[in-house]
Amino acid sequence: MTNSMDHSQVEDEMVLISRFYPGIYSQLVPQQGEAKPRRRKKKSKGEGSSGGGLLRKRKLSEEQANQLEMSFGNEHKLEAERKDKLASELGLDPRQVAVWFQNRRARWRSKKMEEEYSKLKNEHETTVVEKCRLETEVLKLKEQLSDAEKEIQRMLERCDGISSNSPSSSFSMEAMGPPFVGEFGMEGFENIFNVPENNYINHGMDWVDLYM
DNA sequence: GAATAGCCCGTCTTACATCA
DNA sequence: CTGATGTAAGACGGGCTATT
Repeated sequence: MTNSMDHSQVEDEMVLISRFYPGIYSQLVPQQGEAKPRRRKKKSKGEGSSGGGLLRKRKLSEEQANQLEMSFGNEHKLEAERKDKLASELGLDPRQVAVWFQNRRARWRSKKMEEEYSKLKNEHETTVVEKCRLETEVLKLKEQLSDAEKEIQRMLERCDGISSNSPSSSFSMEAMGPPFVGEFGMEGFENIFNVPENNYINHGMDWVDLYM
């Protein structure tokens, strides 16, 4: 990025530009403290009809940029009437205003996309963590269920042994109280064991099947 | 169907800031 | 101080669509 043009070259160019683009000449005249315009290089894939390869770019003043920003804030779309009004108010070429709005819309959309992506990414991460937590919980519950089943099996075997050896035994499931609640860390599941009394034994331990 | 205008997208170019 | 590099912003060309 070197600027090899000297003052006189720049002035020659201004004259050229003023001839071809009288409407924007004022935009190209360097103002105090502002960088001088430079020649726009030729594009590799053919020249357009409007540019002619000459520079037409100049940084907008703070005031111009602010006004355009305000206008964009009110409405992203630019009707022809508003474009001309803004252009004359700001001393810009209507084409410049149109281009500014096009670029501003493009960059706004791009920013929106970035924000949306970031939001979705966060949501995804939260969901993955929650999925992990739930899977861990499922594993834990499966383990508890397996332990409970083993315990039931042990008790059934013990029951069988007692009843066959001593039919008149005083052993009764009722004596055990509510079945296993708390013993396997199943707090919170008390209600599912809230089976009508005598249902466990009187119906041949059918209650067990209810929860298998 | 041709001409025109406006928009979007991709790209080029420039201005400016930062860093080694 | 200087050159390299990155980034934001102004500008353009071409394709597409709606309107006249």
